[in-house]
Amino acid sequence: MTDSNLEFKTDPNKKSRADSKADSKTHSKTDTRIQSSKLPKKEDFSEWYHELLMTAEVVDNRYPVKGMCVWFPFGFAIRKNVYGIIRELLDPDHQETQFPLLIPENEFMKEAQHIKGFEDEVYWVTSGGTSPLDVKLALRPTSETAIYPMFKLWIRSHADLPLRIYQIVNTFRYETKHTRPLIRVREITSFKEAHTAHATWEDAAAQVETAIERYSEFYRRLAVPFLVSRRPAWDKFPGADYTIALDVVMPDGRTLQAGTAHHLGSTFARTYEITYEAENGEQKLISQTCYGISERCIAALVSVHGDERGLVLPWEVAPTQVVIVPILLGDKEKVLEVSRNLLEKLEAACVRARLDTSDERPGAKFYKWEMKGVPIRLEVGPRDIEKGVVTLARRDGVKKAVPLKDLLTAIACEANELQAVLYERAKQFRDGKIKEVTSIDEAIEQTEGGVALVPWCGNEECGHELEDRVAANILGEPQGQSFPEAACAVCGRVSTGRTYMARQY
RNA sequence: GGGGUUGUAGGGUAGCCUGGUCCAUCCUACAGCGUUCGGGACGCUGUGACCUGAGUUCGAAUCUCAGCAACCCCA
Repeated sequence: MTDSNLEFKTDPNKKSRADSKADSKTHSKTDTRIQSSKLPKKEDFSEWYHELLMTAEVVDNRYPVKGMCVWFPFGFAIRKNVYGIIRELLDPDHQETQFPLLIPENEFMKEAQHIKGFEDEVYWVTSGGTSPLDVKLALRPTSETAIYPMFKLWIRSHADLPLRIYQIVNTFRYETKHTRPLIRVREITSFKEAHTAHATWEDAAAQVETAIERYSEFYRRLAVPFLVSRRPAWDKFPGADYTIALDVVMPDGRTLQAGTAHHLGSTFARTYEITYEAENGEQKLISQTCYGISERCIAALVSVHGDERGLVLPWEVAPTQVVIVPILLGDKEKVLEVSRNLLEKLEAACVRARLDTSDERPGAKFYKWEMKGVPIRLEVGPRDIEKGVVTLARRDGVKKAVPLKDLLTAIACEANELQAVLYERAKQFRDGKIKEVTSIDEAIEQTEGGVALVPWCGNEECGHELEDRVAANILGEPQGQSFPEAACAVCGRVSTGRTYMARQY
């Protein structure tokens, strides 16, 4: 749509049909390229991202309140499938629950560190109808202060521990910075927050590890590679002992925090007086963790895999996994019959399939379903039927003829391969965006379009200086890796410490 | 936090500088009918817009102010 000029220039309307046909044969490659570039180049990430969300019908940002979007039904179907994976990963040892949206001011204001982190971002409900409220009510920016007073009531003895719950809810933050659909929003519509209570600090630490493992598995299933790092002290969750975060490298090299896990120690337990009776009869404070993922995971999914033709969705989360496009030539009834049988067969095998019998030309349908990220397209035409095959086209461009009788196996196989290709491609991109540097100047250059791995002694003053001079954020110490000794980019002190630095969303 | 740009049919735009020519241009989308269908078909007929409010003016899409919203850049 943005390229209407281009399209206009190459518009075949003005030619006779015979001419345009001949023309399309001769210049088919060029034409396809020009006509298909509906979206801006992915290099213009911001523009591409916004248009993709609209054109592919993920979210509609025309809702007239700043920072609040509407999920299109199609986008919501993606969300449903993605969150289905989270539920599947948490359900074995977590219980899903739901707490109220409103938090009374007195509960919200109890934990000083926590308030400090959120007070500027809280929406307040101050009246009910025309009467002012005696106790103001906060719209949860996150639910610690709603949940923990209840934990106090629920947890009595060591037998109640560990307690692991989660909820998927909306939360509100009055963001003052520039809002972006799915990335920086004032209503987080899909905040999956888990809260756990444990007998000891060590148990809670182990739970943080587990959480990171689950999140890693989650992103692996979305074929989205990430970085894991331990946030610096000044950037941890307000009230936490420490924070481990997952960051996804976006196409422009900036990073998106796409998951966090916090060790809360006994900070909240102390504030909310959450104790349990130990086996020896002693009353002890619990240790807690919380960890969250929001719709930013959809932003990451869409951004990492998408291309100029639209979404590219992994098999598992695609609302439509297979689309059948009938090529209505010759014996149309026969083509339709074969297509319908195919659809039944796929549905019987629990594939989310659909048959596109709309009145568009096949080419138009191809583009449409590519925009929607459908992993596999099947073309059924007279030529295929004659040979007893269907033409299978994968969203990454692979196209082949598959015998009808082997179809289900072939589809399963192609779906797996697509997953592997997406992951590998994304991993290579991510790795290409990370570079080890030794100096501040190098870090400045690297963070212009990527992630820098910088030697850092770990000292907080050096950290702030790094952030100031590089004009990028410290993501923190990479987890699960060790490094040789190197001189801190600021003070020159030798240590094995490293930190990722990047410009963050 | 600071700076900038912008708001015209569902989407993208022309018109704005220099007020009247505009019951607003073009592309796309959408609806109906017909012909079509192996990578964005065509014909005909239709549908649909000046962000909100105040102001200046004989007259505002156009100028001024405020609000709301969107986008970009910097910290």
